[in-house]
Amino acid sequence: MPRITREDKARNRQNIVEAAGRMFRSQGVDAVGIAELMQEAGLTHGGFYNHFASKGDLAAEACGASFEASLGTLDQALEEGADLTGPPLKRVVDDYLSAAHRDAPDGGCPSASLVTDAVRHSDTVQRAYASGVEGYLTGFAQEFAREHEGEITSQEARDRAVLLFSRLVGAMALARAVSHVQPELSDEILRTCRAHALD
Amino acid sequence: MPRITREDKARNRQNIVEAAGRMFRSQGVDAVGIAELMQEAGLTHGGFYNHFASKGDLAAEACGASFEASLGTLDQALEEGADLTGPPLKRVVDDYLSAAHRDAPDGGCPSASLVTDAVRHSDTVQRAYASGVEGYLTGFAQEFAREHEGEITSQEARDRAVLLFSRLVGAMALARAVSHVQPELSDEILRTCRAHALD
DNA sequence: TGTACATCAGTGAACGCGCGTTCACTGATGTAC
DNA sequence: TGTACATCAGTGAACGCGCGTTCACTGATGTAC
Repeated sequence: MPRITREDKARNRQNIVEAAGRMFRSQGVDAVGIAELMQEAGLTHGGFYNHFASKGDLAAEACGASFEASLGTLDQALEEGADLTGPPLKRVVDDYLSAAHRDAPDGGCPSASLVTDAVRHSDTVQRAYASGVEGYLTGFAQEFAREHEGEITSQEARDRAVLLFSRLVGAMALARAVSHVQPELSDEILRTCRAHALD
Repeated sequence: MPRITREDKARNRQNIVEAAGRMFRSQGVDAVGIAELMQEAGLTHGGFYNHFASKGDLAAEACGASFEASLGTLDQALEEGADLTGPPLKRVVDDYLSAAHRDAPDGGCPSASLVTDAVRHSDTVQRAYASGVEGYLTGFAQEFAREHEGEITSQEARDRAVLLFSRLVGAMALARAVSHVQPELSDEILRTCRAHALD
């Protein structure tokens, strides 16, 4: 059946990155095997090294791609803010701290799902992670500045972004950690932070 | 040289649990091998199964023991509150969000270091983790109630505990994740949350 | 446009390594008399 | 209290498995004329 079109190869590569992005977020990088990953991408494991030099290289690229997608969704949600009722930040927080987001870490915010993974991998992975976190903080800070224009300094907006994001990531990570054995506690964490995250 | 005194066996077992508690917190459960672990405890790998049925069993016990130690330290810090200047919660938060705590995850709060690990292991591990988290929340809620006696309901105290703890865990996990590649960002997260965590 | 050849993406068997776990062995401890 | 024997914690070699990675092979694509 091989060899394949150039476009097919590009599509395959993208499928691998996307499968990795989902699987790494839901299971952690180390828990996902190359064979399993390639199967998810519709290929067999042998071809992996036609696309990436190592699993570590893929981890870095998948981390970056996951953040890019997540940040895109965030910006979109913040921009369509004016159209709907309620301040955009409130809606973003409600989405972030939803049971749906907790129960679907693949496709969700990589900051929360990879928060302890990043440090255990290469510098490239760590840089991708850190730059994604910075992206979230910048996005939130801009939105704080917009919603409180004239009322707060840009430093205050930045501080609020750091405070909010720390809470979002902590609440989501904790809610996930206890969700199977203490579902009520998991719900309580999300509910409480949803109600007061922007106080 | 074997066989060994009963007290020696008990001491060895405790050494294994303590070594595991430290190593699991700083490297993650899966990244620590039995051989490495037993060496840290001053033994060789073969004897491991004289103490534990499996690595998973040790993980659960080590998780529980780490939380017990951490919660002991927390209670102690809260109780000696009256003696020193400033409210105890403020000092606990400052300690929690210190660079020292960030740079020494072994010996630190397991909620932060194991937050994404717990879910990837057995129910026993998850229960130990969840019960540790509940311990932190209860401790913080009691202290909020004490410091604001008559001013807030016990529900409000509980809510504040959840909000505070989510922020502490999120800030510490994020600060650790970015500390090697973005040390200034890591410091900023800790500094900002230290200044405003109790607002 | 058509033809001949080189390229190279995908396949699946195989390699090598590390890890959790098992096992035969040792010899000091614990116990029974 | 002393003696003889059973127990069993620790040792380190070995097992088995899974994983990341390599490799020979295939055959359709890409290219050169």
